[in-house]
Amino acid sequence: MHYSKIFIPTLKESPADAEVVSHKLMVRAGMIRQVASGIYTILPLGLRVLKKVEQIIREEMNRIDGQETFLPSIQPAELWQESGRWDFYGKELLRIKDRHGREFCYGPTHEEIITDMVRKEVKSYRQLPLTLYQIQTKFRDEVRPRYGIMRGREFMMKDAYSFHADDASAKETYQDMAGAYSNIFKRCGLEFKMVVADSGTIGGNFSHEFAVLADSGEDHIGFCDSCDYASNLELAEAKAPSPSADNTEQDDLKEVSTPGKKSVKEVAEFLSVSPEKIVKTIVLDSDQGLVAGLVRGDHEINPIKLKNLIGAEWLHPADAKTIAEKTDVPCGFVGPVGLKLKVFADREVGALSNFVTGANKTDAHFTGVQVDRDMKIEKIADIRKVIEGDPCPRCDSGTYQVKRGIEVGHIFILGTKYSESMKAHFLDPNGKDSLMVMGCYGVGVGRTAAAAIEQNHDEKGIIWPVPIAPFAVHIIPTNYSQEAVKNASDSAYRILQEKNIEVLLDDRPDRMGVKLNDADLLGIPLQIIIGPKNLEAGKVELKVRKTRVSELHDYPGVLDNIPGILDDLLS
RNA sequence: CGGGGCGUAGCGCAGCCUGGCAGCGCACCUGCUUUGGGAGCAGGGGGUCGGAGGUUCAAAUCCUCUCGCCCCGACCA
Repeated sequence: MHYSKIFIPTLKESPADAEVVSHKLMVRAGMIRQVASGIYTILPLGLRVLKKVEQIIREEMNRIDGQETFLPSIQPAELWQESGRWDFYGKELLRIKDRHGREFCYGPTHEEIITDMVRKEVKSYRQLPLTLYQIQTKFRDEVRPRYGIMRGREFMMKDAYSFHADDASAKETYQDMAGAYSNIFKRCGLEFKMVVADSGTIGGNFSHEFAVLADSGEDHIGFCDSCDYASNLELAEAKAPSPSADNTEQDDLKEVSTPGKKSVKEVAEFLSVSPEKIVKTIVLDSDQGLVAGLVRGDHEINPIKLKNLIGAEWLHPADAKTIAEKTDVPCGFVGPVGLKLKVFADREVGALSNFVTGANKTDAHFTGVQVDRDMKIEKIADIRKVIEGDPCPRCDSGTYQVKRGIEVGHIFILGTKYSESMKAHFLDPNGKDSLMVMGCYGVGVGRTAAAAIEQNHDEKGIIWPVPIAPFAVHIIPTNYSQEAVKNASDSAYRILQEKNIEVLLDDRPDRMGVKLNDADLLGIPLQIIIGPKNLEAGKVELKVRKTRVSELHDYPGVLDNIPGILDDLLS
């Protein structure tokens, strides 16, 4: 491709509304333009990258017997009403009406559509398992789109759905998917973690996220520095405390005056005890009413773990007013002793004795509190947030690291959630009517490209990993109007194209500085700079974008080495 | 949805407080000179100042309403 023939409107300055580096660089490199909040036009250079990512995804999906389909983006309300999600999905679902007043939505995901098709066509265990996928535009009317195409409302997504006769088959495909996803992100040149995840509103019971580690990520990932355990921090397991060898005598329960001392820090200082010997009582509101959670003073409660523990639909910390109204206890002095709420304790609390809690009245705390003697606990479980440096729950030597991550992929086993509500049955070998077991698997295509930029850039611009670069080689003639330079550039261009290498030739009349800066901004992995002086000596300059190392090579001999050089850049 | 910020040329911004010719840099067009890291000179084009209403002799500027966009918190590929 000649630069003058491809539309790449680059910018010197970053747009004012861009916050993260991938957004800034994609706009500056002329890959995307915003149309409305969370809605973008993809320009030719951007599309080349997305197509590269898509192609990698296709190859990996096909390798595990996924079959590509294409489903409608506009979906009838009836199917969503049948699955129960028409009401449940909320405002994120963009609802529209056709000219007859019939209700539709713009698909945020396609379980309903695909399940509807499969239930009509698949009747026998002989037709299972079946894995179908598509690469298509989704629309989710997010409350707050941000970060360019990393979190748009309209976005390109690969979504796959699998149908199975039993759990074992579903798990097999799930493992295949996990492998395929690892290949996809590896091939895209990303550093990522496969992390244990919450299954969210889609439901189900078996779920991993693929998180690209980057400071701009919106998720916090906890992972072991020694083994391969990794989890979304929301779910990251704490290691069980070793059973207390603490046979010291139990002190008596004693009320002490703690005027105005509410926070753990204040109470610890006032009573001269360490925060580990104080137990925080957090009151949370949920669809099952108010509950209390106990964690050690130096820990934080994890509402998601508690929510899952009690099987609530929703749960969040109650505000001070609700606490005061419902428990008659002022915020800051709530304690489990005699509290008229269901109390759940973290395992670390279960291992304590002689600790401090609120006394359920203003300006007072208890000391010498014992779990078994002084309170009624519904359940002792892992309900705290892990923090960096905590011991790994899976291995003996490792400790937790915490980093931010961008969720680029997510795999679930859905179980029979949709086959049940939408009646997707089949006949098993015994002629018995059974529900299909389903899985679903998504990759954010644009988000993957954006994540690649987050991980691969410098102050000059993008540094594309070779497999998803819009072009592999960027030829930059110092002066394309000089005949010798033009001839050499044209012939290098032709020879590389014959080798099936994608080449961008900067044939613009602009000054060298403009072309070099644009080249660094666009981030094509290998630059070939062709100038008259070097050419007279039979040389051209090869510059690796990533390392910025530039070397003179024999021309045209070096052209034969380009495929090898590109291969080397892969590692 | 709650809290904060911003809408002035394609992009980045000043002007607004204290009302009085709509400006600067980049980009764009023409010409000449330049040509290895975002050139110089000269000339030129481009604006319903987000929109509506109000106050005023006069509104980008003050007031009211409204729309859009961005950022911070609960959701997600």
